[in-house]
Amino acid sequence: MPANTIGQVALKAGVGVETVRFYERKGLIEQPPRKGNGFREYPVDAVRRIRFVVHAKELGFTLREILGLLSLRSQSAESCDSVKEQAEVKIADIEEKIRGLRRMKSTLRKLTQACERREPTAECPLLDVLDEEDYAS
Amino acid sequence: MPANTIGQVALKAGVGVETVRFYERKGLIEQPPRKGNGFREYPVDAVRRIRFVVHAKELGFTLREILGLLSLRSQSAESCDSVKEQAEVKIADIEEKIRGLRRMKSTLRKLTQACERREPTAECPLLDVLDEEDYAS
DNA sequence: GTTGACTCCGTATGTTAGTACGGACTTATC
DNA sequence: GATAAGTCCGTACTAACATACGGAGTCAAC
Repeated sequence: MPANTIGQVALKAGVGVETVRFYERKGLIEQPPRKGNGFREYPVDAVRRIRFVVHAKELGFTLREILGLLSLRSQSAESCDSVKEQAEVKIADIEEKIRGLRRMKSTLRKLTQACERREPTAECPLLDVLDEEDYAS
Repeated sequence: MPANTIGQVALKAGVGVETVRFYERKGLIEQPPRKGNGFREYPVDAVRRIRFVVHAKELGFTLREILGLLSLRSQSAESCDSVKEQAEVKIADIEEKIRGLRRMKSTLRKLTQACERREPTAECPLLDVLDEEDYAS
C-alpha cells in the first residue's frame, strides 16, 4: 500500500507536483483528504484521474472542456450522448485541420518540384508558387 | 486604388488593427512605408500576407514557425537548394502533425463507437476508452 | 472649426497551461 | 541531531498570442 503523497502521485502520473496542485485548483481532480501533518493523502485512483486529464489534453481538449467531460462522467446514461457529441465536434475539428495541412503540404510539394525543374540560371520559383496558392478557404 | 491604411488592411484580412501591428513587431509582415503624416501605407499584397499567417496559424503552426515558412519565401535566387531543403523539413513537420491528428481522431472515433454500443443502463464508456488507449508511440 | 473616426506609440492586461520561488514546516536518512 | 528531501502555501513568472488603454496627433464631414 503506497503512501500516495503528492510527489508519488505526480511521478506515477508523469506530471510535476506543481501540475497536480494546479489541476486541483482548477477542479480537475478532487481535493484529497489531509493527514495529521496537513499533507495530501491521495486515494489510489488519483493517478488514473490525472492520466485521464493528460490523455484528454493530448486528444485536443482544453482543460475547460475536460472539466466539462469530467462533470458528465459521473452522471447518467444520457450524459453519454453529450460526451459523444463533444467528441464528434472534436473529430470534425481534427478533420478540418488535416485538410488544411494537406493543402499546405501540397503547396510545399509544388515548391520543391519547381525547385527540381528549374534551369541552373533561373530564379528560385518559390515566390511564384506561394503566390499561386489561395489560402482563403 | 484603395488607401490601404492599417484599419482597411486589418478589416480585409479579418484581424484587428492591433494584431497587424503585433505581426509587424514580430517580423511576420514587413514594415510598410509611411505617408507624410506617419501613417502606415500598405502595398496591395499585405492582406494576402496576413491571411497566410492566419491560415498557417489555424493549421497549428506557431508564429515562430510561420516566420520560418515566410523566410522560405524571401530567400534569394542563389539559395534555391537551401530553400528546397527547408521546404522538405516543413513537409515532414506537416506529415508528423497529420499523423498525430489521425491518432487523435482514431481514439475519438473509438469513443463514439463505444457510446453507440453501450447498453442503455451502462455507464458512459469514456473513461474506459481513455484508460485502454496506449499513447506512447 | 468642431465633432468623431482613425492613427500613432508604448505599455499593461488577459488567457492557457503550467513552472518556479521563498519561507516555513515535516519527515526520512546518516 | 544535523542534513537532505519532501510538503505546505500564496504569489510571481513564463511563453505564445494577442487585446486593451491612454494620451496625442490627423483626417473627413457637416
